[in-house]
Amino acid sequence: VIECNRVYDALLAEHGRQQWWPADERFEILVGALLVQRTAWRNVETAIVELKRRELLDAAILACTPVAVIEECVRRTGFFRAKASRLTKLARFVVAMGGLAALDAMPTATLRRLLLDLDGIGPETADAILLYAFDRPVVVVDTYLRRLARRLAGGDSELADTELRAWVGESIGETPALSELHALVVAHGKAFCRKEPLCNECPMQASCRSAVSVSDP
DNA sequence: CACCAGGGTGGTT
DNA sequence: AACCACCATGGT
Repeated sequence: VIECNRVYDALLAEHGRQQWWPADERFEILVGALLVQRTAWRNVETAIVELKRRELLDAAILACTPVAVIEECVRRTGFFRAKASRLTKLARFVVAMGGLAALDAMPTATLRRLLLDLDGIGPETADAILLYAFDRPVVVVDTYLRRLARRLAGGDSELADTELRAWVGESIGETPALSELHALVVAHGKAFCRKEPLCNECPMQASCRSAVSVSDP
């Protein structure tokens, strides 16, 4: 099958550098990762702005902020009751662990397990946090990557997450490239491949098919 | 009006 | 393990 490195180059050529994650501070990345779940990023931005305006975007402060106040800030991100509650738990976790600097010293696997134990943080959010807030070389597997890989494979069979991680990790191992790749995959998915089952308007389609047919006659 | 957005959780088969 | 309803608001 086609190498992920090729796909990365094609995506970069098509969409340009994305330079994720958009944030001023590291804790803002954790908050944004929670809030963006099943939500358009522009709605998250307004919530972040509101949290900043009220000077709440800090783990120690957010941990002591009444949940009702947090709900007001994040209402426009949807699922606001669950997300506000989860932000409180997240902030208290960071404080209890001794801050982000203390978490930096932990191995990736250990930190990932701790993140997954938190309410509202599943595999994708945990990996995005590891990649963008902790600079760990992690492959973020999302629905866009699954669709892209499935189409590149030319089939309808779904690849397992472990297969996807291997496919990406074998050709892309550095944090900066993995960061850019995830952002590019999302940008590409939003631009062309939103609907199943085709992406007829996708500029990559021709190169994808030729690359697949060449390596897999 | 229907459908989707940078998912995760809990319950049911 | 696979599947499902649910969470809730804002934009197209």
